[in-house]
This record gives sequence, C-alpha cells and structure tokens, in this order.
Amino acid sequence: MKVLCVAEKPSIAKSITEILSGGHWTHRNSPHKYIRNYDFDYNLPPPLGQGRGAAFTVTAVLGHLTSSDFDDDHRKWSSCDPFALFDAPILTYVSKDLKKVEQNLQSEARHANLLMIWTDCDREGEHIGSEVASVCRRVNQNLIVKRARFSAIIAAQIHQAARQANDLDVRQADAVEARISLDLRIGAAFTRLMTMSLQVRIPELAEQVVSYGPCQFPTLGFVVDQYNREQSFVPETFWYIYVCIERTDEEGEVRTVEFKWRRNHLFDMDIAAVLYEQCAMDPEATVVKVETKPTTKWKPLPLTTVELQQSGSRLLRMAPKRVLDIAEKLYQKGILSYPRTETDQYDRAFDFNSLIQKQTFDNQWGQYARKLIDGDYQRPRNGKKNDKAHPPIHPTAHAGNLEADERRVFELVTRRFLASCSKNAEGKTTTAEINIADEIFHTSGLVITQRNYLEVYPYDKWSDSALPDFQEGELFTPTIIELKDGSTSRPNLLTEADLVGLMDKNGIGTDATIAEHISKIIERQYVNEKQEQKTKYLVPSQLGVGLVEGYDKIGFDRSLSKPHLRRETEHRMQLVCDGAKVKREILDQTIDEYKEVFIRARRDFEVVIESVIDYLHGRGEAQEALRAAAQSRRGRGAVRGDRGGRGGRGAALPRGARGNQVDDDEDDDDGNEGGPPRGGGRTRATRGRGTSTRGTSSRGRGARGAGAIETSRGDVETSRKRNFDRNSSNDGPPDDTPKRCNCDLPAVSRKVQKADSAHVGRQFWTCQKPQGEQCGYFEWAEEGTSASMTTGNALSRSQPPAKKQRPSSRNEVRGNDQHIRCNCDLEAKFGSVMKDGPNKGKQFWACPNNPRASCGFFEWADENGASGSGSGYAPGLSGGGGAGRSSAGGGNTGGECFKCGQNGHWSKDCPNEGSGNYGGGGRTISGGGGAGSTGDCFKCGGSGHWSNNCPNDGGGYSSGGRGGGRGRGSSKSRGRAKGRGR
DNA sequence: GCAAGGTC
Repeated sequence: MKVLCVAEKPSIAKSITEILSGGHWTHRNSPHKYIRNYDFDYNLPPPLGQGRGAAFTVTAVLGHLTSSDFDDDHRKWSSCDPFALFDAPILTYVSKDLKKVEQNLQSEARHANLLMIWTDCDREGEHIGSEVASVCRRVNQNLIVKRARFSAIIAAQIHQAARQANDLDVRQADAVEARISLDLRIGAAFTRLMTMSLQVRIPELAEQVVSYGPCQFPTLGFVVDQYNREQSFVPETFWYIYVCIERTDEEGEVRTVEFKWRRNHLFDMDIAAVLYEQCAMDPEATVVKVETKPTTKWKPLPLTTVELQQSGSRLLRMAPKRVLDIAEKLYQKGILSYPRTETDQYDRAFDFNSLIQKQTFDNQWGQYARKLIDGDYQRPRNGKKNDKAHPPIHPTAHAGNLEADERRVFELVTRRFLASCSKNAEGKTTTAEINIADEIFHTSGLVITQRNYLEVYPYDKWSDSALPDFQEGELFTPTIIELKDGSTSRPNLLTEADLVGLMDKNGIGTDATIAEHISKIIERQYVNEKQEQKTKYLVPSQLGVGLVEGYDKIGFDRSLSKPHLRRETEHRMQLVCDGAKVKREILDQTIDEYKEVFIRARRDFEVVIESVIDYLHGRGEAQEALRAAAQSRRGRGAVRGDRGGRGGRGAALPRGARGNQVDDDEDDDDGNEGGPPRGGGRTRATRGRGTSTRGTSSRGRGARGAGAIETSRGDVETSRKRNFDRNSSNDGPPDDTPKRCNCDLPAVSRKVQKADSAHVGRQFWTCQKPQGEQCGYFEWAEEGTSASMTTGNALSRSQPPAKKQRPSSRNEVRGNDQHIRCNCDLEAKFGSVMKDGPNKGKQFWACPNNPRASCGFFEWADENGASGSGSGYAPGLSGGGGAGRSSAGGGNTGGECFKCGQNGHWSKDCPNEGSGNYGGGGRTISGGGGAGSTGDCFKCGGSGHWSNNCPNDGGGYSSGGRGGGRGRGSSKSRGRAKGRGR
C-alpha cells in the first residue's frame, strides 16, 4: 500500500516525517527547489491501512496551489468597464512558479492508493487540501482522499491524526472559494474605479494605485475614526476634593495616605466648591468604616494569536507582524504549538503535566515549573473562545539556545503558559472610609499574601501598599484638604496593538493577515506611522482622510470604511460551512449588493474626488496646523493619559481670567502672577484668612482652593455656553436613519466643541459605551441633518408624568411633545431621589446623557417644590432645591466671611451672623429651601417675586441654571450675573 | 497596476 501525505508547507512535512518514521526516513529532491519528498514505512492500522508497513511518502505544497484572475477580456485595466468585473469569468489556475509543485504532486500521486491531506486545520487549510486533491485526482481517479487533523506537532497528536484521518470538509472549501471570488471582484472593480478616476484629476496621484479592499478599507476606517475622535475631543474640567493624612506606620515611617472622594469628581465646579467649603470649615474626619477583605488577582487566560500579537507589541515592543512571524518559526521548529488560534480554553484531556515537565530544565523558570509539578499546579481558567481547531498557544518543548527576539517571544509564551497553570495571586485589601462634613472619602491598602502566578509572570504588576492603622470611630484632622481640578483625557491615536485589537474584535482579516493589512494601508500611503517616545502611533494621511470622508459623504447605508460589510461576508461564509446556504446563493446575493454600491459610488464619485482634493490641497493644510497645535498642547503635558488632578490652590485663576477652557498646564502655584488685579486681590485675601484664623499649611491651601472657586467662573460660563450651543444646534430635521455602532448598539451623537478645530460645530455619531470600552465606531453626521439621538434610547422608559410647559425659553417643550427635553434636546430622564435626606423619593427630570456628555439639565418634577434647576448631580445631594441654589456659595469666595463678607474670620465663627448681607443659603446643601434666604429674586434682586416669575428677566447668566433657589447668592454675584447676560 | 489568504 502506498500513501502520499501532503502538508501545507515543507517544514511541517519534515516534522511529520520525523514523528511518523521514528527518525528512519530517506528523502528525494522534488522538481521544486524548496520541496523534498520523504519516504519511510509506517504501520497504519485498519480501517485505513492493513496494520502492516505501508509505503509512506510525505511531501508538501507552499500554501494555496492555485491563483484566480479574470480572463483575457477583463484582465487588462483598459479592457473593460470595471463594473463588468462583477460578472466576468474567473480563471483558476496553477501559477507558473507553482507548476513544479503541481508536477511533483502528480508524479507522486500517480501510483498512490491513498492521499492523506496534512494541511493546517482551518478553513483555508481545508481549501488547500481540496486543491491538492483535485490536482492529484486528475492523474489518479482511484485515489482515496483522507484528511489528517492536528493542532500541534506532538508525536501523540500526529500518530492519532494519521490513524483517525477522515474526510475533507467540502463546505469549508466552498466557503473559501466564495471568499476568493468576492474579494477579487469587489477589490478589482473598486480599485480600478478609484485609481483611474483619481489619477486623471489629481496629478500627485498619477503614479499611485488607490486601492480598495474589503479588509484594508475598514482598517483605514479605524485609524481615521480614532483620529477624528482625537481631533474632536474637548477636555472637560472636573473638580474633586483631595484629602490626605500623614501617619506613622508600624515600622515607624511617616506615610502619606490619600483618600478618594466617594463622588470621584464633579463636572460642576459650583457644587464641588460648596461641598469643599463645608469640609474646609469643619475638617474633622471620623473613621466610619474599616474593613479587611480577601482579594484575588486573576492569572492570565490561555493565549490566542491576537492576544500574543497585542502583548508582544506592548510588552516586547515588537511589531505584531514580527511577533507572529517569530511564533510561526518556533512552531515550525516544534517548540510552540500552532500560533494561529482563536481558542482560549484547553480541552479536558490536555496533557499539561508533560508540557510543564519539559520546562523544568530552564534556568529561569525551571524551578517554578518544578513547583507546579510538585503540587502547585492548577488547571488554567477557561476563556470564552474556541475555534475547535487549535488549542491556545503553548510551548511544546524546552528551547535553550534561541536568538534574541525568538527567545523573548518564547519566554512570553512560556511564562504565560506556566502562569495560566498556576494559582491566582491572593491578598487582603483593607478599606477605610472617613466622613468629613457628611462627605465620604475612602482609601485602601493591599497586602499580598500569596504571589503564586506573579512569581513567573513579571508582566503583571501588583504591589503591596499596606495601610496604616485606622480604627472605626477614630477622629483626626487631615493634613491636607484641597479642592483640586483635573480634566478628562484626550484619546490617543491608535497604536498597532490597538488596531490589531479592533480588527480582531470586528472580524477584519484573520489572525494571520491582520498585520499585513496594516502594512498595506501604510504602503498605500493612507496612513503614516508616528513615533512618540516609545510608542508608535498611526496617523491617517490627507489622502486617507479624504477617501474615507468622501465615501461617507456619499452616504451609503453601510459604509465602505466600516467593518459591517466584511462581517457580513464572514457571516455568509459561516452559513456555507454550516450547510445553511450553498456557495452560489451567497455569491449571487453579495455580488448584487456590491453592484448597487458600485453604481452609486461611480455616480457620485465626484464627491470623493472633491474630498481628496480638499484634503490634499486645501483644508489639509489647516488640518496639519491644527494637528501641530494639538501636538504642542500635548507636549505641555496637559492631557494625554493624565486623568489626575492638577492641584488646587488657586490653580484655576489664570485660566479663568484668561477665559481659556482647559487643556492648559501653565498654572502656577502662586495664582498671582499673570492674573488680573482682581484675581490677585482675591487670592491674597483668602490666603490672609487662612493664615490668620487657621494657621496651618493645609488650611491655607484650602483657602486658596476656595479662591479658585470664584476666579474660574469664566470656565463655567464657557461650559454653559457650550451646552447652549449644543442645544441650539439641534434644530435641523432629524436624521431618521438609525445609526448603529460596531457593537450593533444605537449610536449616540456628539458635536465637535473645540473652538480651533476645522470641524467645530460638526456633529458626529459614536459608540454609546464609556471611553475605554468603545468599539471604535465614529461617523460624521450627514451635512444638513441633526444627529440628535438614536432610536431605542434606553431612557425612554415607562411613562413618566407629563409636565406642563415651562416658561424658560431655553427649554421649551417642543411641539406636541409632552415630555421634558434637556439642553441636548433629548428626552429628559425621569427619576426619583434615592439618597436618604429631605428629598428622598422626590421626583425629578435630568439630562439622560452620561456625566461626561451631560448638559447638566436638572429639574424637580414637582413645580411647587423648591424648584431649583441647577446643573450636575443635584438629585444626589441630601436635600435642597437643587444644585443651582447651592452654587451661590461661591458668592463669598472673595476672601471674606461667607456670611457677612468681612475679612478675618470664617463664616462659622461669624460675629455678624443673621445680618443677611450675604445670601448664605447656597452653602446649605441640606437646607431645603435655602437657609438664610433674603427673599429676593435671584435674577433682579427685587423682592415680592421668585426668579422664575421675574418680570425683569433679562436672561442674565445664572450659574445655577434656571430658577435658582431662594436666597441664592450675594448681591455681588448677582451683579456679576447681570454683567454676563447672554 | 486590483483583493485576501496561504507560504518561501
């Protein structure tokens, strides 16, 4: 009996030979210089063999054997209309350089009884197998064809694959055939259309191929989306109360323990300032809870290809393609398992023991491997993915002498494998919670009790940070209480690792080709690489942005630069694999759809050309300038990656005085220099107070923090103006096309706020998830339409009570809509106060957006109530008529007593209490209708009416929004308010 | 001169 085995590549043919032959084989050269034929005898048991020695020959192909191209009438670019390519005949043939491979197969197959296919165990492997079978059968029609399936070059698996060889999966091969045909037709038709149209119109592109590919375009789309997101980002300032205490720990060392505010941070400075003031005035902290709990740091999941590329890129700083190439090499050497796998769970019967055993010889992790064998082993966690073809990537041998990069990749894979076979790391977290003036702060410390997997996996960081002793009920005065500000972080451009992740998540390319698509869009000059310190970012070129925007302007239902179309193709291939559809069906359907897209693209291609010209010649330069400006801002360290605060102590003063939004790191600690006279005066006053009455550095800082409160009103006003603009821009006709992001969730709309952006005012759609969890979806809203909100907003819940129309011009109820709309023109969220306090259970309306995007709209549902409608999180306060009223507390921040306005004492020690000169109610968060109310209208200062019925309403600026509470703010702040009326 | 997916 003669058996011909064919592997996908020569290296695998050799490995299989070594195992099956037991090391006893001979070889012959083939007509092809890279391919050898190996001969030996092998006992193939029934039913395939006769149990005695069969004459085995193992050879290989070099991947796909055949190529596809159009016939002569369509192959030349000038030979036909590109549209004809959708129906043109496609020829499948063995290319000239593979003729010798074919020749070898046929001469070996001619006298064989059994053909055993040993290609890689995936869809493409199945197709290559069918190519091999077809070529061999042409010379030997009686040939029996069997398929050997294996995932790793391990003796047991290879013997088993030979003995249990079964049939080729024709459906998988069919699915690949469909993919080949579609990719060729679609890619060629669009590439010819684009290249020929752009070349004649744009001289710079005369020599350049402008290609379209169903993978390369969505890949470009991701880069452009992120670029747009970065460009349209506007940092938002937030405020938070910072508390810390210096305390001596058990070893006698003084440690600074920082406490985090339970509210994290607030985007409303007024409210933060009021809460801060309360803390500053009554700074004694009570420890309300000390709790110690066990905690676990989970060991890593088993390794997939995408994860290998990402961690290789991040931890080893290697290009994803290089990581994969090296892994492939190690696989061919028999050191690693097959490196292309989507699986992150091991089979039940997987033999961990012998694989770990092999690593005990290593001088770095050998000892650890020994510990696992001796009892520390624990089965790896199961991930959620299983491609049913290959196990997770793992070492199959110990390798002592590898060259530098091979060694690093091998080490990463092996440490990951050993870590996944270990126990989780264990520790104890102690959390302490303190209460200062009814505000809760917390801190935590960690003591690692068992490092376990961390011993072998240095890539994960987890370190001890023991907490000094705190006792429940204990009282102490913090060393520092400050009001600090920070700003939200600008999103980064994509790194290659990010892009790999996005492509994988969205089904663009295979784990083996993802890296090549990235190279392709760089080669086509759609994208450039930009090195910043140790990280390489991807920036779209003018051509890249022009193309994507041009196609977006045409407005296809499913954008060419989004992943949906490719995902649909993948889905259809799966249907063929599952037997739900046949190849012909998905070909017809997909080709028809793309024909429609093509016709429209060609009809409107002028739009794409204009867009590219625009970017290459016109706006592109402005874009570059903007990019440089953004870069320079980043260079000053204002944003990228900096989510933390930037210190209080009057930090906002120069910014507020300058009227800058944020994103500027030129704060000086002094707060005087560069500030206008007014600001300087205030700062001095607060400092004086701090020194004279409280006498410690912390108090001094606190006071300066308060100084900052007042002086940065410019920020707040700008912020509110933004909200107003957002509101007023939504007057266009609604875009009734429901936009969905890549997660297939309703997209949400945003508007470019950045004043110096070329896109300022432009609306766009993006993923509704919080930053960091987004799918990467970004799309400009069509011109002339409003991207107001999505369909299926989760907040349009059960019928809330209808609300009468309010008199505010800013928030008119539109048309027949009986529901309240917020300043973003969204249907306001209806809810009730959950927090214990005088307002518990009280109902309110609020902006439904997440805090970062919120316009700050808030209104009590009960009109007869306190009716404060301020900004921010008013429902979370323990009472009072809304945050608006509270903000009046800012009225005292000029450095005087909050209550009487005089210097030299704090308001809580005010000798003039009750004088009523200052509103005072603002500070009284839990004070219901605003204690110390003067009874004046907030807007005009007159008595006898409330501000919501003010006859003198000139639309003056009110920091708390509409209808501020009674007793709001001082006469001083009213004066300012009027001065800033819109 | 086009695609994507194999491999050398």
